[in-house]
Amino acid sequence: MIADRRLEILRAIVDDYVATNEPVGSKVLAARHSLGISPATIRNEMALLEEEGLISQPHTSAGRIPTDLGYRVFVDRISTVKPLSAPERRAIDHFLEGAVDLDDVVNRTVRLLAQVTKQVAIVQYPSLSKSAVRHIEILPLTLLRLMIVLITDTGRVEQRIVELANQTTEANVAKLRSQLNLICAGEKLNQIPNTLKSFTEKFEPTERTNVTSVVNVILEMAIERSEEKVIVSGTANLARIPSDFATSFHPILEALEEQVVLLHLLGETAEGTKVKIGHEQDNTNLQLTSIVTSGYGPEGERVANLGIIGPTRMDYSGSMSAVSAVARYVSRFLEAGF
Amino acid sequence: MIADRRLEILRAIVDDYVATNEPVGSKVLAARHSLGISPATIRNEMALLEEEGLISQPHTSAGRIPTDLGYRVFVDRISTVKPLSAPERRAIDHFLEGAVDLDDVVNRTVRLLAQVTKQVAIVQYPSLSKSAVRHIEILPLTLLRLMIVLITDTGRVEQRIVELANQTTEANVAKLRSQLNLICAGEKLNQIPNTLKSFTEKFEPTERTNVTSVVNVILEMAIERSEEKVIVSGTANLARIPSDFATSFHPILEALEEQVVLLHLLGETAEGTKVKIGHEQDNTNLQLTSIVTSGYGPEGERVANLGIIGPTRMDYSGSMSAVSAVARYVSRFLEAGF
DNA sequence: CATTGGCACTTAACTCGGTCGAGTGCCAAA
DNA sequence: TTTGGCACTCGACCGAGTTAAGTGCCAATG
Repeated sequence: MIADRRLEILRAIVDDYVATNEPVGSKVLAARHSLGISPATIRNEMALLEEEGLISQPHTSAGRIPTDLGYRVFVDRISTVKPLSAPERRAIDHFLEGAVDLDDVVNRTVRLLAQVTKQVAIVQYPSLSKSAVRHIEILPLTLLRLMIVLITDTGRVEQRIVELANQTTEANVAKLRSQLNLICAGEKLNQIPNTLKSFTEKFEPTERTNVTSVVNVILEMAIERSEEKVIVSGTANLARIPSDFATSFHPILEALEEQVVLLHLLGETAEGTKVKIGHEQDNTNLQLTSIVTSGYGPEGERVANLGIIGPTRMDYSGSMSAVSAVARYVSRFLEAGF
Repeated sequence: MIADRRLEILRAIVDDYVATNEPVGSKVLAARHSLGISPATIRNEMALLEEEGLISQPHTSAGRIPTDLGYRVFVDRISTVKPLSAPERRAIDHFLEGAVDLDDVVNRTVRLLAQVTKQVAIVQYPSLSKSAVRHIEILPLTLLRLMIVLITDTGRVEQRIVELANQTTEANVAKLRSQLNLICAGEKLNQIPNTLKSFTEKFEPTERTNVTSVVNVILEMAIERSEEKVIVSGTANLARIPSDFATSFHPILEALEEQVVLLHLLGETAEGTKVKIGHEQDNTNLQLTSIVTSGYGPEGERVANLGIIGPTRMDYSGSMSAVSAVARYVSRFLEAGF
């Protein structure tokens, strides 16, 4: 069990280091915070903190900086919820007013998050597999070509073209459409393969080839492709403090361009706000960064994640407050439906 | 009129500088290229080139580097079309095989372009105003809520929700849908306001409120919102050669996040491949960069632009070849329709 | 008269030694 | 247990000197 005073010193170190980006020594620490103890005492405590692996010195004659583990302890045991500033509050309370479709919502959200936290923001589209079919539309474009539009209850709209082997008629299309909707509407997307298993059998052999094509495309939409989708904003914020990443921009930018990496980063969708610090996540390109995420979506069934990513040396309290406030607001907005 | 030999020297300077990123002096120039003249002569010519503003020295005791104007002359008068390498050719000839919808096409294109040129790639979605309506679909979600889906001949699909003041019926929706399609199908989107001008008048007063809501939303989709849309890939490439931008990442990344800036950058859609070098474009954040763009879309009616953006010190021949090859291929693909 | 080799000059980049200062660990005293 | 004192460490900074690349100019040359 770590003594309270030692934690207090850790907090002071984290605060100062986050603010100044410079290793913090015992003297300035005593001066800046009124801890009521002398630099010498602080030095003793620091030695212990270092022994526990919570802080380290870049070189012998420098001050201390928190380690990843130090930040972890800070986040878990010390940091308090920092109330957002009035303008931030206000921005978050209104940024979705007048949003026009899901794209719009996601775009506004990612922008806002980047702006408020001054970090790189990531927002995942509502997961397809957790959404349900609201409607399937089939439009004949030509006699041999249909467009399938899939609309989910989370507002996502996916479309796909399908080429037919045989000509079809408006009547056939209408029939197919109503049958499909009858069966699929309300079904979760990951149930669709099941639902459609013996669907083709209901049709005349002559129609089957076409119906099969359509069904296959729908299955593809439901399962295979781009199941998840992520957008990023605020990469410019990475460059704000050149000192932080200096050397290694390239790998970070690279990671941010890989959907797969980002999805992995966001992790499983779950309640609450989570923090991953430095080495705690396994992408070697990102071990100088921390990630703060939160699930969002209707109460009890979070459909996706959003979050921010920044240097391990970040304002965790502020970021966590912002992320969870935004997640809460988006959830409410989606719940109200649109 | 500039002597041929002097141009030859300019070419050599540009080539060397692009390759090494170091100011090039008379001696290495004579050594590396077999120009058949001595360093002293080269020095004389260089002095003239500098007088003409095509090259400059970072400081007195350094070699020369091309100015923006120098690159301009290089591009206009010297550079030859550099044939793409076999693997590049192959990549470009197949990257759209199996593309599944417009999003897919645009995404694959921007990725490929970034990969081939090793620069930041930008692709604009086919301009809405230059597209024509293929189909307008109206789906009743609830009794008071419709989803309008607008599909263009360029493959773009936009959707929007509309809230109704009065309850409606399936029959009314069907009627509205067919009327709308009758009038709008085939119309260019920027003509839609005109086309729909007196559309509401055909309806019973009781229906008018609802019809007006729907029409308004369609007008919004056609004109107001996100008329143009752009996506970017390969920002990581900016960081590849740290020396180039060293100081000024921030402003460039910032510019790349602004749709408006990017659209302005791509400029008017037109035939052929265009190059803008450094100060030739007016965004102060980007005056260390050059942009290579090309229109794409069906022959004779280019519907959008694509291009790359990189340091002024770039391989212009290669970039231009790649950009125009990709544009050609995408155009052909879109023309084949899908 | 264009070209060339030679030469004096300029200047950024690099190296090296010395100094400075922030910070530490340890120890003895309170 | 805390504290002041002290010797020690080590990166950051500074200034001088050296090096190397490159230039401009000029006189000689074919």
